[in-house]
Amino acid sequence: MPQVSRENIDPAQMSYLDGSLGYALHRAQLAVFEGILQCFAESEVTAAEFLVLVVVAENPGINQADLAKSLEVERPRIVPTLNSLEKRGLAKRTQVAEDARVRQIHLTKSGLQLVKVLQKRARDHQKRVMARLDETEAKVVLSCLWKLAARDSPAEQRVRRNGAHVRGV
Amino acid sequence: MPQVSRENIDPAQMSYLDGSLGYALHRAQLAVFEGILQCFAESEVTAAEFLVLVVVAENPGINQADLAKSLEVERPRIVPTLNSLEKRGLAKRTQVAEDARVRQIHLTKSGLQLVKVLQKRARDHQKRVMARLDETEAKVVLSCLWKLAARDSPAEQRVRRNGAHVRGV
DNA sequence: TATTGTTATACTCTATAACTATA
DNA sequence: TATAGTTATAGAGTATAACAATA
Repeated sequence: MPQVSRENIDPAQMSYLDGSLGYALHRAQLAVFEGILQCFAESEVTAAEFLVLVVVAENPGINQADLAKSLEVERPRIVPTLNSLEKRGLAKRTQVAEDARVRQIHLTKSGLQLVKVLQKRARDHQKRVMARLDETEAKVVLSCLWKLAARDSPAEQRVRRNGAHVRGV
Repeated sequence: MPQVSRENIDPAQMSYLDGSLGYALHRAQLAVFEGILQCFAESEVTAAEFLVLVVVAENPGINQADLAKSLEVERPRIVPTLNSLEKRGLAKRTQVAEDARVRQIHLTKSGLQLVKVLQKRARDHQKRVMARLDETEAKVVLSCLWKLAARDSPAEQRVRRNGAHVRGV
């Protein structure tokens, strides 16, 4: 078997970036997101919309401030997302008697139905890409990522407390 | 020791997202990028500029098409980046006699000097965040990420061929 | 005064199409 | 006809500041 030189394949030497954690994270995220969004394509659901659907499904009646906090985005960020979900009949905002400022968010029947389908597709996709990893890698990758995500984020605190990665895929 | 309930700490239940590879990648990338860019802050270098500096440093004389290809971005993407680097005297484009269409890119003295400093800062930062991982995790995280980045990218092909991750931090 | 939801705005990142000048 | 570099443009994603209503 003839040895194929790199220069015939790659347009450039990339030895620094090949060892760069930040660049590897960037590229991995691009690839994995592209795959997930392809799974969602026919439903016309964006990443932000999926995140909101998932959190509201697990926390029915959550208000927008807590929703933003849990996803660690700014409050204005979720307004257009919620508008879009509401317009499509997937979620609804309701006023609450005790405090006229807050809106409780719930998924509709079809919102609940959709989020179940999308979660299954995302889980299946995750299983597919995780199959590229060997046993050790698959076992540690999620805990790795949450440790790197640190910044004392709620999610990392949760993983440290509960070992969420053992839930696996 | 009293058991602290999650609800007192987190604004929402996040069990699905805690097990989501895509979300973990997203959050890890945000945190790691934020850290790296803080290391670069005083130099006013963006992520895109750093990538170009690094690739040109390793591939002096590369043209813009190959540079874009190696970073897997579209050709127009690097034009403003190169303009910025050139304006600051960090890189320069030169015409080549054999083909009047192509521009060869080189770093200037101060560009070379800067990229060395930034690479050291990025490597130090990487060492710091990798210190949160245990031994096994640190050993496999880069190979994990490049496998997930797959899509038959040049970088993943390189890692598969050369095992670039053993270069470690 | 502080908080919830909202609007307006701007900045970054990225892709596409089309142009120019060469080949 | 194809390629290198460029321009113009548009669309995501995100953050900030400020506002109205309410507490």
